[in-house]
Amino acid sequence: MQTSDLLERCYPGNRAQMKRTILSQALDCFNAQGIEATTIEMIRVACATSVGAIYHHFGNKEGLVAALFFTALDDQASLRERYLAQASTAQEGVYALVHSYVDWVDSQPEWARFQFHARFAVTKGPLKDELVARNKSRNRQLLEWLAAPGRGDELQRVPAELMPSLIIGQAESYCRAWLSGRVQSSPKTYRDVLAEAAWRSIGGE
Amino acid sequence: MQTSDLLERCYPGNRAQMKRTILSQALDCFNAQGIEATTIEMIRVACATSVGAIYHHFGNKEGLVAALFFTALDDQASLRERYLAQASTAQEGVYALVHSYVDWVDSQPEWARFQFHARFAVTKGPLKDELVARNKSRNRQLLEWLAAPGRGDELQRVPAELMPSLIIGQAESYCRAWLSGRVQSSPKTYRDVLAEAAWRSIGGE
DNA sequence: GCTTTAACAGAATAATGTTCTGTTGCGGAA
DNA sequence: TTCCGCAACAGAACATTATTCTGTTAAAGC
Repeated sequence: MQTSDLLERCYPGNRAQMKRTILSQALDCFNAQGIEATTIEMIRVACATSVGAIYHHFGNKEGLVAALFFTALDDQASLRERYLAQASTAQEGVYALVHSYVDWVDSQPEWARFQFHARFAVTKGPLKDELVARNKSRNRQLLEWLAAPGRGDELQRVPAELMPSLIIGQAESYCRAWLSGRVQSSPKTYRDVLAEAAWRSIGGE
Repeated sequence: MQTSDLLERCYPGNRAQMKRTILSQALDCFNAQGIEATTIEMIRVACATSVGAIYHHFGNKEGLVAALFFTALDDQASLRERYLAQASTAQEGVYALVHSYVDWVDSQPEWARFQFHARFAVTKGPLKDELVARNKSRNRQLLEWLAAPGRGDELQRVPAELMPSLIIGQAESYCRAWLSGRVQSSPKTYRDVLAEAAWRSIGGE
């Protein structure tokens, strides 16, 4: 799946063509120069449009960042749910979480890179409430899934608030290192190593 | 150790008093409002000084951010080295890394919070080279330490470029969650759980 | 005591984000 | 089809904020 497909799915129709163009070009600019360093003027030139168009669609620079961020979050979540639907045991669930995370970063590196950079900007912005709500919802879902009857009886010893970090912390760290060029191999290379490490760390088997 | 002590150690002397004040107040502003949202004017008011003084000491806003960031990095590294000096076996080394990380975040939460927020700003800035150099140096040191004769013979199976993420990824993730208020308990509460999880995940024992 | 230079002040300037007024053209209702 | 309403866009005007520049003060070195 490419960036254009992702945008076409989230913002469909002919009338939203410029909106998609702006999102796409802004993503490139933000990743190339950093969010703070890219000016509205740069994005305007890259899209061959006007500042009015940009502000019409997104309100302000922060709104543009937020739109990109939540688009990435949604796409990532949809892949996670697809993977999780296939899993039945607790171990398969943990593997699904790690695998979906790693595979998404590998397939959408530009979106993933931006997601890392934009998280803190969104945390301080007016949509911070929506972000914490999504995080809590995701964690709650995850814990409920693992606590379902027949699953997870073997991992009651690890505190619930620690669980999400234990499962995806390592994968997240390696993906960050890869996206910033500190390591060579794509995280997908290590998807099973990372999944096994996560499973061992929470005391599985 | 408090913030003021940390600054006194890094920027000593009477002549640097205003410099320390600026750093301290800027840290508070950046954490309260976010880096992009805090203006030079806010910092100037908080310090009861002039913009000239701020630009004299730090060149520009980005320089101020970088100074804070590297100060935090140095302090964190010094604690890590102290912990690591006490360790002899590979397991003790892994524990030292996790413990030093967790304990530093617990003792300097404001600096840790800022470090997370500022990393990407520095990554794109003119000091990015120094940052990647430090990261590489740190990882190399770490891998050499673990590969030293008598240590780490049992964990040759995990790829070297994966090792740092496997060791501190989970602790980092939980610290981030704590600093952003997503979880209640201080990471110090789980310092041993996190160290054991890291050790298990790399296949120790 | 004199010189040099870092520390500071604050007005002036430049860069950049945002608003505002207007124009165009598509899409649906009569 | 024709007309109306509104979303899509353009670009000048405006506001905010980062940065520079010139001048002043006071501490350190000789």
